[in-house]
Amino acid sequence: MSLRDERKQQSRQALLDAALSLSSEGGRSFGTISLREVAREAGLVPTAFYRHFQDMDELGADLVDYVSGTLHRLRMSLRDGFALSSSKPIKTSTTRDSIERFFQAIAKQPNYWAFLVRERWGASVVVRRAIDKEVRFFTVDMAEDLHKLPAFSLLEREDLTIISEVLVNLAFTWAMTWITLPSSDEELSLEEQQEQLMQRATRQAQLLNRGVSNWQSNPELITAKV
Amino acid sequence: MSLRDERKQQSRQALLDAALSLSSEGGRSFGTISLREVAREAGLVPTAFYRHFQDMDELGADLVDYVSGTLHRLRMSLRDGFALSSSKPIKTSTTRDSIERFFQAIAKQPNYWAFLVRERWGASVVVRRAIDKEVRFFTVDMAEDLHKLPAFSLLEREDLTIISEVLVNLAFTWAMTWITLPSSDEELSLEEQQEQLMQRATRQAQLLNRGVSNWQSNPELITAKV
DNA sequence: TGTACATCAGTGAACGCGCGTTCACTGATGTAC
DNA sequence: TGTACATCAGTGAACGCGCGTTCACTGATGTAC
Repeated sequence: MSLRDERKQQSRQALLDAALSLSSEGGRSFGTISLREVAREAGLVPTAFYRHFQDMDELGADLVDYVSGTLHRLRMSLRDGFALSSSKPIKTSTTRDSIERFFQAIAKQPNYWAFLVRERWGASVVVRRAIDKEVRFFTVDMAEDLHKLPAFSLLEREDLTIISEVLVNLAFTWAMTWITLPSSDEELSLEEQQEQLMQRATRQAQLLNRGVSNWQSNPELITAKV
Repeated sequence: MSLRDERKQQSRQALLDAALSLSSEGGRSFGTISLREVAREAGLVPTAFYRHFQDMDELGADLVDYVSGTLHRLRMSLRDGFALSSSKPIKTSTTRDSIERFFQAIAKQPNYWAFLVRERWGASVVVRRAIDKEVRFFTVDMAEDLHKLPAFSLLEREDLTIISEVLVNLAFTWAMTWITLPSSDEELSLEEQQEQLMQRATRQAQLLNRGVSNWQSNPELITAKV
């Protein structure tokens, strides 16, 4: 890659980073930030923006691509962690462990998650479509991960997708709740509120887990209900 | 109420309605609509806006109040429907029934739901706070509704809140998924996609249900995991 | 009931501002010979 | 290796536009007597 190309790449990344931080900070959203703001934040003149993106929508779509990498890395990390713990002699608190690993990832890059959760139903059609696509991929990949676990291997592929969907949607809400802590009308400290959220998330995941392990034991009820 | 007050009330409502439809149509959001747009849509001059609201944030907060009524009416409708069906001699497909009732409510007033779901993590801090408050109330009320049902009456109040939280968060995602149908990259018709979504939502709810009914049967596992 | 005054929802002109986008340009980097 | 030209990321001035907000106003409705 030539010197010129390298510098262009840097500017492009600066624009993406600028858009990401602007659309997260102060609780704003991607739809409310301007092209001029992004260029300013990236240290460029507004017109230089057009050397990299046709408009804000194109930047938004590329930003989804960029940010989604984090999503997939977290999935792999959770999968590996789960495989590890389930090989332990005694079945210990794996759910709580996974939840902790999850929130650690959120705390590390809150802006990435805030962007995905906010813009999933946000103002830009292009960005929404891009996120929707990533969420679908993510859900399918997660279903495959689950399939490889002993506890889930007997379930149908379709059911695993259903379960993954629930997990992904809950995880998005957990993430955004975590990011927007501390909640104003509570007298608890930030740490206490975080711990409380983790406990609630853990119990919700366990509730699901319990549903899954009893899913096939009464198949006649399921079909009767559907 | 005097004639003058009545007319003022009408204008106020026109502004609320204008803001609601503008922030839903075309996939836009509350943060991207302008005071002048709202006034124009309501058939008023921009300056008349200030006779009713101090700024867009105040209108947004009042809009959350207004729209939340729908939320609570749906909860009561679902509660009554559930009480009715559980008194039937044979336990039939109550989950599917509730899901259908839910999506009927969404289809009736999609703008209301789109507003709540979009702005829950949207650009306006004031609106976000107001929605967060309503969601909390809603979750607690739902937990109380569940407590009165035979299947749930043995569970602790805290656990019921956890379950309600899951249901509310899933319901929000279902609602928005329904509203944004038809999904572009599917070859199915709108009706087929809607039916598919209802089936998935039903199964997700049943999965939860299954988890709940097996929640207390192994209490030692739960405490060990938490 | 009629009159004189008060209230106040809605009007219309005006302001300064940041916006997206265009255009001709500059000058460092890349390429051909 | 040195020179002459091409490329193109970034510049800076300029544009028309919709924005939020101010201000003095109008005239229908309400109130006091």
